[in-house]
Formats: sequence, C-alpha cells, structure tokens
Amino acid sequence: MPTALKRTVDPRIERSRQVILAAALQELGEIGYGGFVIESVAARAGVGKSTIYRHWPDKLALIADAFAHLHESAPTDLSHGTPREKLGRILAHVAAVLTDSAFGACLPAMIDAAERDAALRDFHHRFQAEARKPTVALIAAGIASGDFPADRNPALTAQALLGAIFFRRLMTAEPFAPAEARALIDTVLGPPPLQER
Amino acid sequence: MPTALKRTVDPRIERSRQVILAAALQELGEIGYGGFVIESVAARAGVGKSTIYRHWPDKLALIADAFAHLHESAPTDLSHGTPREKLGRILAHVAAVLTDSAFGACLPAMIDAAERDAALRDFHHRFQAEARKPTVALIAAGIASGDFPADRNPALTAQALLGAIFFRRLMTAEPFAPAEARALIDTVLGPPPLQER
DNA sequence: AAGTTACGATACGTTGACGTATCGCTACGA
DNA sequence: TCGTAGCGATACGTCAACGTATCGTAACTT
Repeated sequence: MPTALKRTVDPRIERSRQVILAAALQELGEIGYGGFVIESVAARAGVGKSTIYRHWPDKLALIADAFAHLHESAPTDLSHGTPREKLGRILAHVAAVLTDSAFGACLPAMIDAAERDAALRDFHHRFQAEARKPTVALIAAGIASGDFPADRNPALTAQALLGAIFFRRLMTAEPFAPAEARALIDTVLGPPPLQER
Repeated sequence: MPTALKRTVDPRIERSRQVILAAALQELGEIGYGGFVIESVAARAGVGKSTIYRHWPDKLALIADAFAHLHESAPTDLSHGTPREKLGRILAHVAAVLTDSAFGACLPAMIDAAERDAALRDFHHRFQAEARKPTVALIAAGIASGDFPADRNPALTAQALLGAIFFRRLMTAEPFAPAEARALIDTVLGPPPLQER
C-alpha cells in the first residue's frame, strides 16, 4: 500500500518525459505549431506513441509543456564591469540565444502559438516580461550612476535594444551577431565618454 | 478567334480572385499558416472550393499570393515638418498598421510561414527590407541636417525604432500605441532641442 | 524471486482535409 | 439571342493524423 508520496519514482518515467520533451522542441523548431505531429515526436524520441499519451492527455498539453521547459538559460554574468559592459554582455547573449539555441529555433513557433491559444499567449507574455527585467533594471541603474543619459525611459530603451535584435531575427535575412552589441548600444545610448575607450 | 490579348476579361474572374484573396487573408490572420484550410477560405468567401482550384494550383500558391497582396499600404505623408516630426508620423503609422490592419493580423502567420518555406521567407525579407528604406533614408537625412545626433548608425537606429514597435506587438501584451512614437524617438535619439518644444 | 508497471509495437476507428471530377445553372460577350 | 465559360454544389478517392485499445516484453521495486 503506497503512502501519500511515493518514495521513489520509476526512472523510466522521468527518462521518457525528458526525451519526449526534447523531441517535441525539435519538432516545434522545424515544423512549427500548426504542423506539429505527435507521431513524428514519437519517432524522433525513439518512443512509442502510446508512451506520449501515457504522459500527456493530448497534443496541446505536450506543446505547452515543451514551451515551459524551453526557458532555462544560463543567466549572464553581471558581477563586474561598467554598466555599458554589462549591457553589452546581456545583448550579446540575447543575440546568441536567438541564433543558436532551441529557444531561437522555436521563437517563430511560439509567436504563432501565442497568437492562436490564449493560455500559451499568456505564458509567452509573462515569461518575456520576466526575462526583460534585468535589462530594464540595469539600464535604470546605468542612468542613476550617470553612465547613461539621464533623459531616457528605461523600459522603452530596453525594448529598443532588444527589439532591434528580435527584429533582425524575425524580419530580416541577417540575424544580429553578438559582436554588434556594442555598436547597437552606441547607436541607441550614444557613444561612451572618451576616457572609457 | 481571340487576338493575342483578350480585349475584355470576364468580370466574374477578377471578382472571384479578390473575394478569395480577402478571405485567405482573414484565414491567415485567424488560423495561421499551419492550420490554413482551403475549404474554410471557400466558405468565408462564399465561393465553391472548385473556384479556388480553378485559380490557384494548390494551397501554397494561394497563401503566397495572399501575402503578396497584403502589402499595399498608404505611404506616410512626408511632405512637411521637421525630420523628427516626419519620423514620428512614420512610426505612428507603423504602430497603427501592426495593431489595426490585415498586415498586423497576419504578421505572426507570416513569421511562421517564412520559417517553413524558403520562397515565402525570401519574399518576406525582401519586402521588409524595401519597407524600411524610407525610414533609414529619413534618419540619414536628419543626421545630415543636424536634427539628429551625428554619431548614429542610420540602419541600426531604424531597426531599434521599428524593432521596439514590432517587439511590443509580438512579445508583450501591450502593443505599441501610435501616441508613444514621440517618446520612443526621444528615448532613442535623445530629446529635441529646447527651441523645438 | 515475484509481482507490478512502464514500455514499444501495432492495429483500429474516426475525422478532416487535400485535390479531382462531374454537372446543371447562369452571367457574360458577341 | 445564342454559345461559351465561369460558377456553386456535390460526390469522390486518398491519405494523414488523432486518440484509443490490446498485448507481450522487459525493467523496476520490494
């Protein structure tokens, strides 16, 4: 007779979940939200279709879970450097994520999914708002310390900086390279004082 | 015996094409690229499915044609005002288009479609590059005339300004309002000289 | 060692969409 | 006014994907 909480979990369960979620993210990146097919996920994961339905009630639940598990990125190191340098590292990191990671691959699918399903939209907006916070805070701190011009709106500035990077990923053929971060900052916030160069 | 060019075209043909393309854009806005269904388009348009296949060979051709016909917007009036004012009108127009028009409704579907199909991607990027040109030119002119700071990269500046607006549409729950255009410009390019206020 | 349970394989019924074909009807052009 | 051709309706065959059910196997727990 099991107690309220099982003491150990069958490792097959966790293993199946992980390999299926990873395959689902691949599928979302390559096929997208609209064409997402459970049987392809099973094939990718090397798993029977029944195993997927054993863990998720239907397709949408799997997609939602996959998106939720997408958002685990190493935070940028903000322990040292001028505000300008820290901001540069953040933006370079964002640029790298958008071009290299599973998140970048799934971004168009997420945007599409957010437009079609209210729950996914809510999650998407909530997560993005959370992800922006360090950038906004850093800009505000840079303004307070005199490193950035005093007459800027931190939230709008963050949206302009991040927006440029997302814009390049989604609307142009040349995604933003991490090395361009400095130039972007200089163009939006003005060049640094001479003694910093 | 018809000459090389028919002198008149049966008006039923043109009428069918227009009503079907309009319905296809509605479908793309509401359902998206992945779930796009020809029979729904026919129902929306009040047209037989056979009429659609009479004019387009398959689904993808109709989608591509619909996207191509999406891009007809009234150009912003740039005949008067300071560079700052003109830029404000452009950005306010972009913001309005992204929230109100068929283009704005279809944007997520276009981004998704561009990720899945090479021809649509190419078209998407090409069109967007074309659409950005007036903004970049205006910023460059404003720099040349001394209205904007001299040390800015016009292309990057344009991407930051437009990027902020697109970012708000795609990644947040609060789309960019046309009235915010001034604040955005002030935040990216710095506030105007006092005599202009 | 024994019992349990998650697993993969596979078959199944159902649905929905694709794209084709046929056929009267009627708007159009001459 | 007459022939043509675009039209809507509808039926059709095909296929792909959904989600369910069954079953023998093998991994895990105790």
